[in-house]
Amino acid sequence: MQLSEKDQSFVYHFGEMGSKWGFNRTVGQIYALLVISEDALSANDLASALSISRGNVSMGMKELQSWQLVQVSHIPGDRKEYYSAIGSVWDMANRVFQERRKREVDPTLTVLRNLLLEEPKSDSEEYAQQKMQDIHDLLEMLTDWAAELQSLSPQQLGTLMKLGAGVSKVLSVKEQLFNKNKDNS
Amino acid sequence: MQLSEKDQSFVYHFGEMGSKWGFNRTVGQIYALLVISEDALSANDLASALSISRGNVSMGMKELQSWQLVQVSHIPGDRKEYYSAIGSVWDMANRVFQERRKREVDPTLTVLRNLLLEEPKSDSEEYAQQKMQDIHDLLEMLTDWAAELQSLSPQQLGTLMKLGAGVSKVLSVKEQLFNKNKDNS
DNA sequence: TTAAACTTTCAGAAATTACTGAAAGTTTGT
DNA sequence: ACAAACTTTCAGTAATTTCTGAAAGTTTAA
Repeated sequence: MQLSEKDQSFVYHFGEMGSKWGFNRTVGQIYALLVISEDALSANDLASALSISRGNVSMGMKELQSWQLVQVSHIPGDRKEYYSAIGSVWDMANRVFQERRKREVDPTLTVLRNLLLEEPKSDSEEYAQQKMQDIHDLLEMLTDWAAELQSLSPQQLGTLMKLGAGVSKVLSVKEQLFNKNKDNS
Repeated sequence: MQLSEKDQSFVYHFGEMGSKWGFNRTVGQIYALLVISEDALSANDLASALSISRGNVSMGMKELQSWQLVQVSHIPGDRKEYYSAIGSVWDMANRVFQERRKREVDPTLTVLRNLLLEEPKSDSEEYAQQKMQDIHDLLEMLTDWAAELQSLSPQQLGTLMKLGAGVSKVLSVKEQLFNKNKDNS
């Protein structure tokens, strides 16, 4: 398989970027190629298009499957497996966020919670502990909120984001609402 | 310098995590140590506490300075430079987000914009281009929104996040507001 | 049961990234 | 101008990560 120049730019760039988003260059390239390919591709297609070994493709697909980013399908009369990217671009972003949270943030929260169980024994430990608490609280808030956002429909999310500068305006509205409710209760 | 067991857990764990957040293990450890140290530390303090070479500390500090995460200070009568972490945990998170956006998302947007300038020449190019467009739009929306959030005060941000499940409720209120305004104009 | 057509695994090699420590550079005081 | 007290740089080395390709494993069909 031969890539067009445009596809190559895209695929190579996402290889570089992919490595910053939690998987390595090759895995990034495989995924990029699957995303822009209308038809599902076989492992051999991927290996030849990207000039990498068959074994490397196999390992890459395993990784992408663990991120739940790809789908396997079959063509009748053909024994090969065919791969394609799963879902919309939104779905993809959600998956990546979720997976990164699970792999990076959750273990940190666990470590922090354990450290925070012990009482500080000196002023400097007190200071350190306070910082750990701050980081814990921040991470917890961010993950809770991210989960919240993921429960919204893409439609709602779109509305929320397009709101842009309006967020603070809406916040003040919320404030009024909240107070009104308080009076009522 | 000798680290307490608790500090060690924290520092080592953040070494591992730091490497997922854009800098390497050692840089992560240096930063973690600075965050939980009430007093500023010299390069030698850092080298001995983490058992790394003096040269490595120097390179690490350069990196942290490029992220604008640390501050240099001096003690009268002492020629050494003393380092400390800058700002609150919120500030730190902001810096990291901002810097990662600049290093990872912005270059991707540039590449995508260039690729999107050309007209697709076939159906499969059409499909690929549409995917690139979707990714572009998503990234642009996310970065615009992130910038928006960063312009809010920590106070407002806190309110927004604590809102949690309430976000969708607020959204519908916003909808009503918006419609009312439309009627008025 | 054999073989063809595939996929997966994994030991060793290649590529990349990080680290050390000696040398060079800088600043300050005398 | 010199030297002491520091910091930075960078060539070479060490550690880590990624990749290859041959061998082992799996599935299907006859």
